[in-house]
Amino acid sequence: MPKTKALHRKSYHHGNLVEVLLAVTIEIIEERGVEHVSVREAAKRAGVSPAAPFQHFRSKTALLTAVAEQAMGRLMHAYAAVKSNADPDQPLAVLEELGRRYLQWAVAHPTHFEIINSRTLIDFEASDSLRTQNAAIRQRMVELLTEARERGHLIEGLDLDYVVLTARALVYGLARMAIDGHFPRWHPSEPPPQAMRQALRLFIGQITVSSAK
Amino acid sequence: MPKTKALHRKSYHHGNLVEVLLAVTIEIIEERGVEHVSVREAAKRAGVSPAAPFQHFRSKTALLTAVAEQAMGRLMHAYAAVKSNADPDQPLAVLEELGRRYLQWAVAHPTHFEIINSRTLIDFEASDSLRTQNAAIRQRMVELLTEARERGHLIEGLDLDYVVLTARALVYGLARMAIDGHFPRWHPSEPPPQAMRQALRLFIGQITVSSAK
DNA sequence: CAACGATGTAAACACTGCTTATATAATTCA
DNA sequence: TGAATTATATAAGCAGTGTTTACATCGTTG
Repeated sequence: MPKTKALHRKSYHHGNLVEVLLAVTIEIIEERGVEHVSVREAAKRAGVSPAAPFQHFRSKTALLTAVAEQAMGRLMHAYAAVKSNADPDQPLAVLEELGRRYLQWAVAHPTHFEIINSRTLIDFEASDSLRTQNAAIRQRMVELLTEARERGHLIEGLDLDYVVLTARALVYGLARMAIDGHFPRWHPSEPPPQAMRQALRLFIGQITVSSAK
Repeated sequence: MPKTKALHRKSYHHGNLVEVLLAVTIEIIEERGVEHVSVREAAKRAGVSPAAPFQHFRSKTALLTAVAEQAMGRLMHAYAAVKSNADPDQPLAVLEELGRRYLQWAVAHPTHFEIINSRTLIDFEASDSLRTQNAAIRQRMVELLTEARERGHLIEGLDLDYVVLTARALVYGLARMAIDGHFPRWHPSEPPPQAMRQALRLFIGQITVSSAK
């Protein structure tokens, strides 16, 4: 049983290089964008030689993938709070709230959004964590829609797979457009702007039977 | 009045370096992805020194922006054929056809789609051509929706700006998901797969008054 | 305390975008 | 036509990148 590692700097060994590397990498991304990350710069900020990061990450891609995993974890955490905030008897309202949260989170942390959804900077398929958490989100949506159908809130004749697909595409597209500056300026800590809410509202409203609420 | 430039190779001057650079850049993108483009490689393929491209493009970004302009031109060309293919008395059908064409084009030429929509590899704002053509597409959508409203095809209470936004976000998201491999494999020369068509259909159907068609 | 594995370094290789000074060809003008 | 100018290419080099290799140092454990 190894003793607890003390964080004594100034020693030859860093102590917690991995965590620090992830932190400074996010720092770089937030300062200069994902595409300007270099492992040399990360190493420098961690106070370590250019080759040191390669002891812990096989490649730059591996480093960025680890950052993505951490970001995805935070998204899941933000999601966990949704259920307590919406009426569980209105699954479609929960679904809408889910979409709003995603948009708010994506625009408040475009850095994390970008890296999670990148298939060129990270190796999504190689990460069990990313794949399973992504599948969990989809599963959650299917469950909400299924419950809505059982309660008679959903109009008939819908293929749930297509609905999920449309919802995801819509929200993803909205997030991208927001980040790329297609919306009037507003502070990201506020709820998503009217336009995005309306687009979501439009979609949810259209799959809801008119009698339900 | 300069004489017509003959394409005699083997001379010191290349003759039509600009066009050839655009061509080989697209070649590289299609072979190894947008992010692996290097102007040195492009220069090599054009049979020219590494510094030569900088006589015609101030930076790598400028080169890629020129590629994007060319790609956007092709998209507009593909769009031009839509009107002849759909019933002008059914503007919403035309809009849907527009969406289908965009999806088909995007997935058949992911390279072009990617570079047109990138705000990191190219300088979108600096290109008059890109901005005006992008605005033209939006304008076309607004016109179609306005005509649909005048004909009574559109349900009431819709803000056209939001509808356009939703439509664009949806189509963009679908294209991205398709390119990122969220759909079962199919050959890009075929029409978009069932899932994408259904998502589009769902959206268009939901903004159409039930009496129309 | 000797051995060892984990973790760091230094140095180098093959790339990259881009700049500067220079050479050559094509075009314009006297 | 011949000279001057302009357009277009080159060579050489700077600073920065991802990654590998050989070696140094430390913490832990037999």
